[in-house]
Amino acid sequence: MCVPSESAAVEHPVRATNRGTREHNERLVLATIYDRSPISRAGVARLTGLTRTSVSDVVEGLLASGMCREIGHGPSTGGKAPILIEVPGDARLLVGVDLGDQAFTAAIVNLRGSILQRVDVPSENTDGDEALRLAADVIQRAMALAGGPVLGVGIGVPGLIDAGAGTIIQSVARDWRMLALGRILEEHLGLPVYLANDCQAAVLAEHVFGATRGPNLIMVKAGRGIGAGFVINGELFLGDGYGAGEIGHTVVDPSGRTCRCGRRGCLETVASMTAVLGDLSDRIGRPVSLGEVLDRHQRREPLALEVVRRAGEQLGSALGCLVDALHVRRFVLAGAMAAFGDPWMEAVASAASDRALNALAADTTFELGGVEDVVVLGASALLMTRELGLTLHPHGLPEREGGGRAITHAA
Amino acid sequence: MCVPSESAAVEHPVRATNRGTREHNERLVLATIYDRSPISRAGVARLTGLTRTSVSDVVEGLLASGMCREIGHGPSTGGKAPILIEVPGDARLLVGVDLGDQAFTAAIVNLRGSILQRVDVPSENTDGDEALRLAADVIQRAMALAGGPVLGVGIGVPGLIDAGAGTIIQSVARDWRMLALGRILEEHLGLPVYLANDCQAAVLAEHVFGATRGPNLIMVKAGRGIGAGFVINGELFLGDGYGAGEIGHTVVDPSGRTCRCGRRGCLETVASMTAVLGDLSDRIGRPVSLGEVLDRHQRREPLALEVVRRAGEQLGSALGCLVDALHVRRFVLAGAMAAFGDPWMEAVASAASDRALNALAADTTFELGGVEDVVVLGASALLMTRELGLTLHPHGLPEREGGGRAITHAA
DNA sequence: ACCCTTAGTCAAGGCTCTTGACAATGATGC
DNA sequence: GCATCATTGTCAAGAGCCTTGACTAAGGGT
Repeated sequence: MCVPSESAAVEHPVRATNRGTREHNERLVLATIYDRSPISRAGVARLTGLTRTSVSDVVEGLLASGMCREIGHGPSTGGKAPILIEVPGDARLLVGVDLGDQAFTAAIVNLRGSILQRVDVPSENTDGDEALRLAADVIQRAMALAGGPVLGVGIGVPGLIDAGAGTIIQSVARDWRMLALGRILEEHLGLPVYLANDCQAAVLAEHVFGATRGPNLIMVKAGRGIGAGFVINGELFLGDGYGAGEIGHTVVDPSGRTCRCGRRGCLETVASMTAVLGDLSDRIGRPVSLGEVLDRHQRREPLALEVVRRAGEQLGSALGCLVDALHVRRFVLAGAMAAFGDPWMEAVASAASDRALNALAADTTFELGGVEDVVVLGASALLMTRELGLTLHPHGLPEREGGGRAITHAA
Repeated sequence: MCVPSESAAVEHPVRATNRGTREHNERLVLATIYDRSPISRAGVARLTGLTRTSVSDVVEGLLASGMCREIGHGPSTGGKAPILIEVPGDARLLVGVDLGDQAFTAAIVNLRGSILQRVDVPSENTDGDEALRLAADVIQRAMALAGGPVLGVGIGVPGLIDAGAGTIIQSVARDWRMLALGRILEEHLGLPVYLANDCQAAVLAEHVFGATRGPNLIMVKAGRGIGAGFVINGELFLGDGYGAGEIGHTVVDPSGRTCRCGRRGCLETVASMTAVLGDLSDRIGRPVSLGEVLDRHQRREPLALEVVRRAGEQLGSALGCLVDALHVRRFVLAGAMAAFGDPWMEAVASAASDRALNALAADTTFELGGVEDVVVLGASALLMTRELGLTLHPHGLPEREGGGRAITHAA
């Protein structure tokens, strides 16, 4: 393999060695091929600044490990035709896991972010050791469905997660505290296991598998709760105590409703799916289900539109300060609320703009992200970046050369 | 020299080479000696994980360039006594420049963040080319006062600054737009020149010269305007378009006063020194000066305390969302408002806590920073980190070993 | 005195990138 | 059709850098 397989080996993260140089360049070459495939050795050399000799040497190892594959010749541009190389999507399989509040999901995901298999179980009334067993069971059932080499496991969990050590510091819904889930599963499975907070994982889904390039990205995941994840300078940002992104309990209205956290007027009380359900129930005078709200909104019923719009505006107002403070161009809005689509997103964007400096607001884009699988995909992305260093649009790589080239002969 | 002297040479920032390995380790050794001096070669080897051989080799170059100095022997711990090494504070001199709204300041600063010389000129009614000449003049007058080798120039400017290219994208007070100040001064002075936004520079002053360790730090500079600077994962964070930290024009009260930016209720209209002066003037019924406000507050006059407290609370409320979103433990509050001391800081801290999630708020500390020289020192720190890679408490270095050792013989 | 420990240095060795040359191969021009 | 040129991929030699293992210097402990 081209990269070490220990998961969270923290030692001296500072000294540079020849071996470190090699590993860096192996990751660079692999990431370049992954991002720009099909591409020739010479093309990689041009993009990275490495010599053709060095690239050939690295590629030899990648071919041997199956991480790369020669797929035929490209058209000549006046000389010998290049041998095109790619990273096969199924060179390794990823296990992405979402230990969500309502369900545990484990999925087999390929290197391009496609879900190949999935296993779901409801988790709402499970906690403690029983929940731990259930999680392990879901993961193993998914792995049994993988038809190829599994690289490892990535897991997203709501709560405070020490992503470095792979430890759950606290996850309220499961009553887990200081649970070294990463270490436990690594011993159990014999594979590297990475953990992160669910929203922190989610932002990686977009950063790693997303369509556009950029070193900075903010993911806001709004469902029953609200949280965010940050990619800053191309890296997942965790904060000093792993709590970065916990925006759901910022007080936006000190005289508002009491939140499950005990305070009043948290963002979750006005902008989450729980808030939308509550608001609509109040207006109608009877409890409404998630399906009914989505349905009414889908039919553009004024009351539903109004409730959703207000929730979006509250979220947008809260995000306004982040627009100004961080000047991150790209916000992705995901989670259950994203099912409300453009009306919701536009309410968020417009309220955020109203709060932010004009020049910065004009520079900021809001996009809709996934409703369902962002955590599963993000957990896979976490595994893939940590273990292989892979990402589309690697940070620092020059922009794409002239248009892509067609493949003349498939191998 | 141990490091290249080009200022903002952006090329292929990705490929690893043997030369890059060497440069990395040179910076690592230098930073270790700077942070832990006096220290022996063997001590550096222990801290960095490098071999004694490699450290000796690197130190040889550092001694030759004058970046390090042998200062005598330390006490033996059971074997040969170590030769202690330090980075002399005046091994190189830094020129730190603050092109502020009221004054241009250029100072000669040593590697420990002490201001040795300074030149100030008022700048309030200067703009365009005249302001450019004035800036160059101030810098040259300061350099004439330096009694040693000048490493280069670091500059902090209010406005939108492309810190990579050294270009002022826009600085309203000077009517500068797309001014390549860095390039111009580099050609003029024959020295490397680094630029950053004033608040972005200020946060580096604390990060580089400050007393405590930590990869993340937020500096809030509140004076006539309000801005912030972020150090994230040990790096200055600029945002996608260099505007990170522009929190002064986030709307906190949509029905508030009209701001100089044209909107209503910006943070600056309620929490800046301008706001304090305005509030107190309104309450008293006549204009008051900065000196008078400080004086009244110093005497703990209730009206002044009340006005300052409210300003602090507004700032704190606005910072609450950052406490939650980023989970950065350390906030430093600097600028003219810091002259109000603890009453102001406590108002900020308490309001921020009221807005933030309890667990995260309890984890966050607010400190008072400098009133006057943060930009000058930060600009020096920018130069020093970019050019030499120096910082106290280098990111990733293990905690300090047992207590420091006394020097037995000075060289 | 003798032994042990630590600091600093040296020579040999291994790993990695680079240089320069070369063969293979296809486009282009005559 | 043939010569020329450009590009790709590879090879051997070389240089840079870190590491290994050994050695000298120098100080403490018994």
